[in-house]
Amino acid sequence: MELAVDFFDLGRMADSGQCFRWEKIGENQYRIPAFGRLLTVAQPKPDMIRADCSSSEWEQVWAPYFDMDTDYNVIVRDIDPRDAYLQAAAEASHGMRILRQELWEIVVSFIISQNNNIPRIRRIIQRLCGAFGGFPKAEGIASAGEDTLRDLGLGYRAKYLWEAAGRFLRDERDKPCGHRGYAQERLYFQSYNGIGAKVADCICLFGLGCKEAFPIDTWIRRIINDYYEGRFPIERYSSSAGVLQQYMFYYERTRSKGGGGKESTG
DNA sequence: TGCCAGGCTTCAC
DNA sequence: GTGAAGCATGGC
Repeated sequence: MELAVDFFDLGRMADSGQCFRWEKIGENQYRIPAFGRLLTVAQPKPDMIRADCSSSEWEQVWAPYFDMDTDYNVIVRDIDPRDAYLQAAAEASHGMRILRQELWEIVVSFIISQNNNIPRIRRIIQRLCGAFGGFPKAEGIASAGEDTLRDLGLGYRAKYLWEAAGRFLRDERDKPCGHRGYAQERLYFQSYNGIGAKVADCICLFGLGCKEAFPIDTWIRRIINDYYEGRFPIERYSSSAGVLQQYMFYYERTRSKGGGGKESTG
């Protein structure tokens, strides 16, 4: 099917560091696994995409995945006009949406992400998927054991992920996530061994759709020090701070690479 | 070849 | 509460 889109840029979302399993299969063309499905999607023009799914599947699965209900133009319009850095970051990130991915996949991905780089995060997740025949469920990781994970190259994170799987299984059966509000969800995930403030914020932002979550990693910390005198005005952007954080992260990374993004090939 | 990576835990103070 | 060391591994 063909679809008219606004504020939608596949290439930028692929390189945004929020998803690690998109596979680039051509110019502006990707295979996207999510929720046990696989979408092949191309964007031949900025305002049009072509996807190999029915319109009802798009409405039920992929429109929510791409967060199509959120008007990102409004978020960008509300940026402080005097904040030149943020304006530039938003312009460079035009079309990037916060994907609403499966919670468990985000928990796994961002436990792996700690003190790690994006290409290696991708490779580790790829190996996990290979070993488990698709993205591993919590049950699979829990029963596989810590040593299996270490053999797949997780290093010291193997223990964290294995423990998280068991904990997540029990807790989701008992009191599932997504109903407690940002502050409580963040505290909950921080209580996992191996999940701190930053990863908990990524889980809230990318896995639970809490756009007020504002993950501070090494890049964001550097940006805040260099451009905001050590303090970003997060309160000004309460409900969309996470989106802007993503724009700063993307902008700074692409700038430091000299504009040549070459990480998009899965 | 070191430095660094979408950090966290632990321990000292 | 803040700060520094140690952690596994490999990308660049």
